[in-house]
Amino acid sequence: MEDVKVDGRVERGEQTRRQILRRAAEIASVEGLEGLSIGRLATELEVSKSGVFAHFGSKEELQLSTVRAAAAIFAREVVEPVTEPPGPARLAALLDRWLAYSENRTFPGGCFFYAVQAEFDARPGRVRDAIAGYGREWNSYVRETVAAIPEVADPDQLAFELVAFLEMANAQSVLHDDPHAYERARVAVRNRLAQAATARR
Amino acid sequence: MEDVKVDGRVERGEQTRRQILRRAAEIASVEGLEGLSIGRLATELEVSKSGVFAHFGSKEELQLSTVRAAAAIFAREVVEPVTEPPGPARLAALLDRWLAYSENRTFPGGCFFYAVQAEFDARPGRVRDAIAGYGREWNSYVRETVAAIPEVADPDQLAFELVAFLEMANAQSVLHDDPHAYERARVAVRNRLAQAATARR
DNA sequence: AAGTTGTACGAACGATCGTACAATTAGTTT
DNA sequence: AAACTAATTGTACGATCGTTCGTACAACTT
Repeated sequence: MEDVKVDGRVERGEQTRRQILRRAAEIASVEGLEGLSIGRLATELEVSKSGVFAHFGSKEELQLSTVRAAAAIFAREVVEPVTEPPGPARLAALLDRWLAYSENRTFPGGCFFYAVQAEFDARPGRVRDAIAGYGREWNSYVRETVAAIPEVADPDQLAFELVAFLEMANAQSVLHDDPHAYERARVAVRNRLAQAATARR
Repeated sequence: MEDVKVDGRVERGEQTRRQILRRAAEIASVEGLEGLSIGRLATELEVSKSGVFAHFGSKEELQLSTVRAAAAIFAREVVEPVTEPPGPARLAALLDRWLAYSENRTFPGGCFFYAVQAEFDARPGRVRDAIAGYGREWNSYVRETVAAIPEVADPDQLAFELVAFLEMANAQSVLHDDPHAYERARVAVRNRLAQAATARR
């Protein structure tokens, strides 16, 4: 009905591009966006190095595209599944989805953004800006979800603490193979939300 | 009194080595332990590449030595200054020292271990093992400091949450140049410790 | 049918990486 | 002064990095 034009060549190109970016995001979550090399990517995907390169024109553009692709996966895996109406249940579901996203190793190296954030946080450039942008987006999404709960006095503060628990769980789990890390984060979240519910201060 | 033997050559060598490792830790906190290259290190320190290399024999050994050197700086800057006797005051001082260590940019890229932990957490090898070892050491040090406070029911859980606040502050500050991050962590710590003091559950 | 477009390829580029080894310099010991 | 030792240097290596270029071929347009 809506297939206005389907150029087989472009179609095929976009598919390879998707495959490249999928794999690039996986590699980057383990080796980082610098450790991600075009040659290795080509070898693993069994395509030519120049074939990979041609899709992006520069390594920086490959890195930026990889970040965007990872953000799309994150949105699909964490944000979109949460359908609860605004309120405590929605917040709990969002945090749960995040922990599941990390625990299930949607990316083999744990949370993609935790990895690349620590890698680029002190290096100026477009890649850092893109990562920081998505970070801000995520932070404010959590904050607004928190703010929809009337009992909460300081949404910024609570969002800060909740996200801290999530990232700590990811870090502990990946570095120390600690299976208890996620449970610890869930306890921390539950406890903190209970505290927030009994409106104080 | 105790200068049994002072070989001027060895003395000089150790000094160069210290200079190399100091700079290496600075670079690694920004660019990572992989981004740290022997050639660049040599150029910045105005010594020969082979001169740097000779001190370590391999890049992996340079990375390991850098991690050890950073751990020594961390100990001197965070752990040793805390002289309070076991109890709430000691814990508060320790957390304060950590936040100051990060905020003052003892390493230009923020907390050294935050940076390299995220870089190596998913990559097996001796470097990861060393980083994980220091991470465990720090965690259990915090846990024991927490455990010295009788009101605390679950020291592991509390230590998890407190360290999460610290790392979150570091991450937010470095990536987003957010000056409020540390204050937010201090509020979180204060609030959480107050909650723990009123022995519950 | 011929002509145009887009993807993918192979080969080669200069630069930089980590590493090896022999030569050199400076300080210690005899 | 000679012999020795440890830190440092210069030169060179193979590998890999990102990048450029010309080409091959399939798919679309006319």
